[in-house]
Formats: sequence, structure tokens, C-alpha cells
Amino acid sequence: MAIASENLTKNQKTVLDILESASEPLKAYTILFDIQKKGIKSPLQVYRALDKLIEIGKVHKIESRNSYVACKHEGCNAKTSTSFLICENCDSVTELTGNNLFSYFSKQAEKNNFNYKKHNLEIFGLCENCKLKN
Amino acid sequence: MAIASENLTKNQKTVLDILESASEPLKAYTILFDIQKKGIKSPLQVYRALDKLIEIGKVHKIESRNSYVACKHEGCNAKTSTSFLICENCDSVTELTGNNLFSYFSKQAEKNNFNYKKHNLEIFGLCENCKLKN
DNA sequence: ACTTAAAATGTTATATTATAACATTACATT
DNA sequence: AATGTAATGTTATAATATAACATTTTAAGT
Repeated sequence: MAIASENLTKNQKTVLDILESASEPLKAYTILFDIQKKGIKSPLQVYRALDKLIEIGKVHKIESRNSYVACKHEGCNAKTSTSFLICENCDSVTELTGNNLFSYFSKQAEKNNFNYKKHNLEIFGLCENCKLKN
Repeated sequence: MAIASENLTKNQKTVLDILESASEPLKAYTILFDIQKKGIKSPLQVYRALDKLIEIGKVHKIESRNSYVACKHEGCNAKTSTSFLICENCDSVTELTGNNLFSYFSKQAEKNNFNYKKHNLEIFGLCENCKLKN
């Protein structure tokens, strides 16, 4: 059975909480420093919680920034594939959904006789807010 | 004026050479160990060469693997955006080109009122060779 | 309830990836 | 030759992530 957020362990909940209350992606050591009062003392405890949360799809990693973000989509199937819009000005991140991405990438891969399994897409630019300001 | 490969410096040439002769992406410290006989002694020398090569578009970074690959496209405009097919079995990497990716991502971004600047796409799966073997 | 296997934890140490700081050298353009 | 920019060399250190191992918690079956 899939693991729901209800039966997360203490450490996992602690890490997920801080990611969910953050408006931007957080780095592992930022998470660590922020929750040391809650009994988490070592990097490994953070990384282990992150690994689990990523595995069940509640958290995604932004590879180009070594940072982590909570998934806001209820039934997000991004356990494997992820697609983000990343603002270069304010570092905010929006997750793209929709299977059109999946089918588009499958096709691109097929053209090269490549068997698509999953993907990671990071689009950089300016978010709506920052577009207006500049 | 754009910097062509002819006027690369010694360190830059050394690093580019090893990347071009590799069949897979290489990690920075792998590069370092492989070229210590050529006078490069410190990580920083490798990273500086990589930075320059990336800047001029001769090398791209595979973010999810912290590794670097030489660009095989003559007039590659991927100084900013990159798109890869990455084989999970043999770690080989193929770079995708074509502006259809650009226009597709622009559209995806626009749907979210996001001003597209560049992207990084990593598609994971099985390359043609490994598909046949499995 | 007891057993047991799997998962999670706590802890210390260490590996891996990348940059800071600063003095020096090469080199193209005046 | 003078000058400014880029590149280099070197040492130290920052930032990111995992190894190893002993212990505890949890969940599932009997």
C-alpha cells in the first residue's frame, strides 16, 4: 500500500512541515539548522527524511540548486518525473503538471530510439510578480 | 567577439580534450585525477576551466549527476539551455537539439504567466543499445 | 500478547562537490 | 613599454551528501 502522509514518522513530519511552510525551496542544511530544536541533530537525519519524502512523492528535489520543495498537488504522481518553473529573481518555484509533458517527452525520446522512463525539467525565467517589477 | 575553441588556454584545452575523448559525462574530480600529469593540481583549476567551457557552450553540466559533458554540436546554441537523454543503464548521454523544445517550453511557461529564459531537461530511460540487451 | 522482520533512528566519521582569498603571471590592446 | 583584463597557482575551507554500525520503533503474522 502507498504510504500516506498520516503515517510519516516524527522526523519525516518535522522535515515535511518546514518544507510546506516555506515559500521557497530549502537546502538540506538550512532545514537542519531550522529544526535543531526539534531533536534533529545530524545531516543524515535530514537526508533520510528527505529520501523517504521524495520516494513517496511529497517532496521533490530541484537538482540544479540542490534544494528541496514540498509538493502541493494532492494526488501528485511526480514520484519520478518533475517539471518546474524557477524564477531567477526571487527563487520561487512552481511545479508543472499534466501528462502532455509526459507524452511530449516520450515522443522526443522515441525519435532517438530511447526508451523514456521519467524526466526532470527545470525552466528558468521570471515569475509573474518579478516580471511586473522589472 | 565570441571565444572560439582555438583560443582556449592550456588548462581549458586540457579539460576539454579529456571530456571530448570520454564516452560518458565525467565528474570534476575524475577529470582532476585523470589530468594531474598535465600540470593541473587543484580542483579549482578544473572548475575554472569548466566554468569557462560552459560559458562558451563547449561543455554542459548534467545537473542531476554533477557531471560534465563535451558538446558535440558544431554551432550548438546551448550556452544556456540544455536537453539530454540519459541512459540509466550505461550512463551514456545524448543531447537533444531543435527549437521545437524551446517553443514548447515557452508555451508551457506562458500558460503560467512565466517569462521563459532558458531550460534544463533531463530525460531518463534506456538507450537503444541497452534496450536491446534487456 | 509474543515474535519477528523491516524500517527508522542516533551517532560519529568521512566522502564528495565546490568556492574563497590572494598573490602572481600571461597576454592582448593601446 | 604601459596598462588592464583574464587566467593561473596555491592553500584553505565551505557546502553537500553518504558510510558504517549499534539501537530502537513499528507493523504484521501467529
